[in-house]
Amino acid sequence: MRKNIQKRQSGCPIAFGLDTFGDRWSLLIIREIMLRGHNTYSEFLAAEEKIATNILIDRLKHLEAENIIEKNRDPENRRSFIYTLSQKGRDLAPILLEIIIWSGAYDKRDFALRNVLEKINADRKGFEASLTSE
Amino acid sequence: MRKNIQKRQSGCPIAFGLDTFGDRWSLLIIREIMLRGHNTYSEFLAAEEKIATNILIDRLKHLEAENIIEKNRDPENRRSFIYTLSQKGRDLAPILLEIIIWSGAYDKRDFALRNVLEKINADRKGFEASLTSE
DNA sequence: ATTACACCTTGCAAAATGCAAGTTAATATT
DNA sequence: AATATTAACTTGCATTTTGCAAGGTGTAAT
Repeated sequence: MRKNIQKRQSGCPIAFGLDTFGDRWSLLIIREIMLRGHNTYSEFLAAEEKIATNILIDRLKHLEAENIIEKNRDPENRRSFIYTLSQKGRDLAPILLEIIIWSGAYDKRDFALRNVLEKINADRKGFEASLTSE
Repeated sequence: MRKNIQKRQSGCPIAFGLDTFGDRWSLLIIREIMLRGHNTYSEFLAAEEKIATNILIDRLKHLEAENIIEKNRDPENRRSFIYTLSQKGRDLAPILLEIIIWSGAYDKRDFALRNVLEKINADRKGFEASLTSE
């Protein structure tokens, strides 16, 4: 496991954001929860990008330590844990949406979340509210 | 130099964005150009986060290869190069702004771009237009 | 010709990531 | 009550990326 991600402490908000979720995997985990309704370790593992188990648990612990996600036992399946977004995590929605919009403009391939892009374009505020509210 | 950043090819716009600018440094270089008006190798090197020279040149080449920035000789100082954002690069502005907004909410320290955050809050569309237009 | 500046390259050490296999804890099955 | 299965991890080691320090190249000023 990584010791402790190197923080830049430059006092810049872009650097702060990158230090918090700016690695190769964190935003993909957040996407799983926010846009695909996935919320267990096994579901994250099954994501098409094939994250390694040690990296996954490391990022889940990190995001939990940063209060972006919360971990609780699944009351309906006591050997499973449910990861959910905190308000701080849900507030990342506009960042994800802007990335989707940008990629929608510049990635000419078909892609899985095209429907999400269409929903954003049709009613950004409404779609965002559906992600951001409790 | 890195051989060639490993692309995920998952067909997801979040993954596409991360493959393009989702490393520890690319968005900071874009911040230098977009928000601080810096546009030379030396200016990027002088940024407070202290990027290493090999990483800097690697990212500049990568961002140029992705058509996010353009490199040209400075007509007024022929031993210098000027890096500017392409339209594709300028279109990253909303993503940077959302990161700034999010960090503004959750980073309780004082930070350098607080003034930018205030401008965004006062007139997001106007501020964004000032970054995004030619 | 010498110096300085701006941009880069190179070699090596340190850290992060990726891969494969093994472990633990809760529940289901025989 | 033993055995198997599922879900969530852990560990060891190879590969890749990053970080650091030093050196090299092209342009221009003195």
